Amino acid sequence: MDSAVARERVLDAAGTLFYGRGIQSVGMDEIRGASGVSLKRLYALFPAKDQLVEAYLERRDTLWRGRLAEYVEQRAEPRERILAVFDHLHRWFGEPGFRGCAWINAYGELGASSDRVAAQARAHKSAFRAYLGSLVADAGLPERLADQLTLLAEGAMVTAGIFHSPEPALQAREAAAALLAAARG
Amino acid sequence: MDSAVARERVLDAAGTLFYGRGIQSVGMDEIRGASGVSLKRLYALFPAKDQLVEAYLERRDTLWRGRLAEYVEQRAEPRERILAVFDHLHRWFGEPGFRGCAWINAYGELGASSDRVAAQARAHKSAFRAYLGSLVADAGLPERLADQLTLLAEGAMVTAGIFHSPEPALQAREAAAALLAAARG
DNA sequence: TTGAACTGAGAACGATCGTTCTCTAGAGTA
DNA sequence: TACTCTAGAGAACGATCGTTCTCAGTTCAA
Repeated sequence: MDSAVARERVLDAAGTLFYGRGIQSVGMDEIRGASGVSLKRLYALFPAKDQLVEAYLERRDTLWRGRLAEYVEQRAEPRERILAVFDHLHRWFGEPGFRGCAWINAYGELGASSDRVAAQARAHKSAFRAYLGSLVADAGLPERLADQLTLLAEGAMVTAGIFHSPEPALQAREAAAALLAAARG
Repeated sequence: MDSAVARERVLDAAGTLFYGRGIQSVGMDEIRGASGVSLKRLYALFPAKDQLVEAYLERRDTLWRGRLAEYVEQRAEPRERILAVFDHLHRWFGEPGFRGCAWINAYGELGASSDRVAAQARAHKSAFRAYLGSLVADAGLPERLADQLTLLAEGAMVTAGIFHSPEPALQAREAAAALLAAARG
């Protein structure tokens, strides 16, 4: 098996397991079993669990933000693009296996004991906030609105995760629309 | 030492340690050391770590919601009382040792593996949402607003926790005020 | 064909941690 | 004083888990 393929399989397995059950409750041996990659090879690719965790969060960040942007790009009108973020959240919340935001969960689990995990959570959230900022700027709206919309989105992620319900996305979208309307002046 | 006193000391120590470092990274022996209560006694009071975790979350729920209500009660005007929730968050976020919402963190850490923890997170968040609902009803505002304000508050807690900054409370307060103004009609 | 290098399976190691057990010292009582 | 009961200190136990090691099988070059 190609080394790149093995790496991919490990990251796939780790992604599913870490996200679905939490990082600390998944052992390296379980990742070996799920990926079909031997422990020896696994440790050759990722010399320690920390590094696999880091790679998991990094890859998920790329995928997650890529999917969001891909969805938003389908809309042309600037305000529609902002609301599309919440439509995307709604779609995501309804997916089978949804269990909240991976970075919020990882931060809750390891943020206090791992600077790397805490930094990755901050980086991901900063990137999300920056993306919303760009959408808000494109719509010619005040930057302060981006912070407010970010909070709505984060609140929706947390609440949808804890209650296993997609509804918070609709509530957040409605609030976002109200804030947009108010900002219109 | 009185049994009630020992229980209190254990809960104090567990509260500080669990909140500050996460539940799984704190061992029973460390709680013994911090509380000064022997392992034997500790296990007589809480037969398993799960039960101590449960007691920790339960007690914190009482204290946390009590403090919030106490702060809000100082205001008389219904809309002021709603905004006071965000002022209270701002005060909380600025406290030394603040590390986000204990239930969001506990859910991220153990929600997937412990039904009890997941249920306690849901119960706490439901109670918070219900409290906001009562404030919104007292102000004669539509119930839907309570959901939206809840999301702002949750988003502020998450963001303040990850970035160690009290500012999200101010942003959430501003958004809340805008939503209130828009709802005024 | 032979031997060297690599690989996978899984045993082994060492640390951590939840939980229980042992032993000892002291308090209370006849 | 002698006996019993309790409680604390901390050793011990058993499970889990990250990481490394062993060994047997396989590939591949000469």
